[in-house]
Amino acid sequence: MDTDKMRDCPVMATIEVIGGKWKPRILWRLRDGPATFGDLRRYVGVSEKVLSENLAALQRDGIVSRQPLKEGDMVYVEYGYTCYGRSLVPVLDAMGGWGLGHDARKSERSDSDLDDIRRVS
Amino acid sequence: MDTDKMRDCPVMATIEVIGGKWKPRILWRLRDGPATFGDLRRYVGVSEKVLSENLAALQRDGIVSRQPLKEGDMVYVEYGYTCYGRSLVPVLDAMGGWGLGHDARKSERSDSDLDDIRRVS
DNA sequence: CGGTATCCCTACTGATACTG
DNA sequence: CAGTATCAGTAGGGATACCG
Repeated sequence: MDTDKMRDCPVMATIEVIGGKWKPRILWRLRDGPATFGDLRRYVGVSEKVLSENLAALQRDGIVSRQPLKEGDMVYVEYGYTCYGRSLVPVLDAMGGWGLGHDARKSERSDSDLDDIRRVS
Repeated sequence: MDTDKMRDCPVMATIEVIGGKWKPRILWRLRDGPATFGDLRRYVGVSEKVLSENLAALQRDGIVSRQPLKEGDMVYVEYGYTCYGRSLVPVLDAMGGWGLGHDARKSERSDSDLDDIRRVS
């Protein structure tokens, strides 16, 4: 799975925690406050299995906490950032900020991409 | 590939550019200055094919530039950040900084500073 | 509601070999 | 040196069904 070469890249360490296909969306949603399993499922749009796996990984890394709650006879489970997990929010903000700019740039670029198309002599 | 749900998460947009198994290491190496294909191959420790694919993706996104160079009869190709790509460096720094702290935290036995639990109704 | 268990399947990885 | 071509193996995602 991991080559030892990957070990000494701190960016990689972060990506292993917050990266992948679904964790970014989970964490992004959680920035707005705690959410139940069902909330996350609907928001993220992924199967229960995969959501469950991702949440388990985030718990293992100490990023999110899991908290069963009772309201009358209903039982919910709320997920939210741990104190430690909140240290990730500025990083997510930096990444999100760059991502927004990147998307904007991609939109502009479409009209003037003729330079590559030139034929070889 | 992409659910449309993933589209509106700016963190995801960034991860699609710099994420994956090898791009973080490539970009990390390039922070120290340009490198040839062979440099990167040795440093990253991945097959030519995969390295090639990753560099192609980074070029498509405008992050790295490719520049063939002649020195006598030898021909090198140097890769380095584009001007735009350099806008990514602060983001990488943020991620790298957090990753370092995370690794340190994992090393320590952190029984003492658990932050969640309790407060259940 | 909040999950686990199972099975399938594709997309990506990576070794090797070859070209320019 | 700097790549491309080919091909096999596999990890991970998705659908579905089922349990507390």
